[in-house]
Amino acid sequence: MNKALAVLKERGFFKQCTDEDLLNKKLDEGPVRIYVGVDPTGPSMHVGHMVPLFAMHHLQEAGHLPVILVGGGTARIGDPSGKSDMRKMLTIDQIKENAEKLKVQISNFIKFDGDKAKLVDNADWLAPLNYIEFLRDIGKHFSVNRMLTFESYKKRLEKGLSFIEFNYQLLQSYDFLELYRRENCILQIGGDDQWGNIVAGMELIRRVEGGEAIGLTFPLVTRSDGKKMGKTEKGAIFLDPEMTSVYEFFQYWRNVADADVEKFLLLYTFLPTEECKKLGALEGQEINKAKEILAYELTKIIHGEEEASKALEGAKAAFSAGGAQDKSGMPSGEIAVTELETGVNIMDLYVQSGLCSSKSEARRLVSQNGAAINGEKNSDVDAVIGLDSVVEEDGEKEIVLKAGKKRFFRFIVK
RNA sequence: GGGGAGGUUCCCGAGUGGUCAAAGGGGGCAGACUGUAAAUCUGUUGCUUCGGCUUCGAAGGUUCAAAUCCUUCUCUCCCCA
Repeated sequence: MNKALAVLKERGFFKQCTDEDLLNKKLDEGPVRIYVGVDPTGPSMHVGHMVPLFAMHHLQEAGHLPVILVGGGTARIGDPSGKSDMRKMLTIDQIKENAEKLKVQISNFIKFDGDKAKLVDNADWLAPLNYIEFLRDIGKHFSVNRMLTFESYKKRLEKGLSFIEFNYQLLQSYDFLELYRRENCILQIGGDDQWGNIVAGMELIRRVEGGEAIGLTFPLVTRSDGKKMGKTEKGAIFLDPEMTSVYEFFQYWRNVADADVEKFLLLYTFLPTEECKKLGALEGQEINKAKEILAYELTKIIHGEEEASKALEGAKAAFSAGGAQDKSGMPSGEIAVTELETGVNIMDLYVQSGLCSSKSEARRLVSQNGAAINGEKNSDVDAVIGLDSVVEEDGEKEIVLKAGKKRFFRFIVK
């Protein structure tokens, strides 16, 4: 088996392929241009979008040539695959802005120096399309009967599917065709929800150009507890540090279920396969090491080594009982000395820190014994926090709030 | 265009004049147990200056009193054209 393909399989990136033998052959023959699409429907990718990019990373390592398509055109429509509701329509400006941000994030996975990889925007060819011509040249190759048999459309038929979304498949197929023509892309990869779209693209290439293209999909990543990947109560975990703080990002991975550790190490880090397996096999208390490594490695990829170390140290400082560690990675904010001189009610302090979003919530937290100031539980809702609660460490005056077991906030006294 | 069914708190979903800040479940949060795990058990789950205040698609109206009744609007789904 081709080495690159073997790596993908080993690491859990293989779900199905339209023609595995052909893929093997092509990958062996030399660098293959590979297409993967990312839609700029949000200002940041979230962790659910990472799989195809990690796969692409491994393929690039093996010498192949990624073509990353930012769907500036298709984002204007919305892909119904796997969605139960119609997507919000975005303005063109929003899409452009999103696309710019995505490009930065993509470069964490893919090296763009030289001509090792390409970034293209399908708005370049989709926007100027002429409707009549498109229908004549492309639309004629699609059978509505056939499209309706696709699982993704079938599901939506029960809920309602707008015509605009129904066309998504044609556009994505056309993208594949364009990239086949322009860049000689013969392989498209994507999540398994893209299977139908990918296959449709291949067929279009065959019909229009007589060309032979291949599709490869990855399993949709699930968590062992059945929850959605990368979703928390507060929403998705984003790659943009403005939207999900590095510390929070780190903690998400630090807290994955035991059963997911190995899978995630393989999918979401660049560590060698054997090492991932070794770490994933750890048991009991020991597996926490593996989780720490997972969190650190992935944070490093997305946010850089420095930020990853900070998050790691911040977490250690928060969770390990003793010793003065570097707390700079912990979420923090400032508080004025004057405020403390007067004294601040404990609930107000929690609201101010952002650990609680309302006073009622803070009241609940405190009265349920979930609040701790500098490590000491405090369940008195009338408690007033003043200067006597300030502790000094490493020359910095601070108050560390804790909410529940895992959430911390550090007030730096100014 | 015609007809029908609907829109309830984070989600699902009960509620058809006062006892409704609204059953039940899910999810969340907190506590116990632990390994910053899972499972389990317990409590809690609109906001609040703790006087009250705002919520049941939107706006009006009836009533001492409305999520519940009336009017208009709006959105969603289904059937027919």
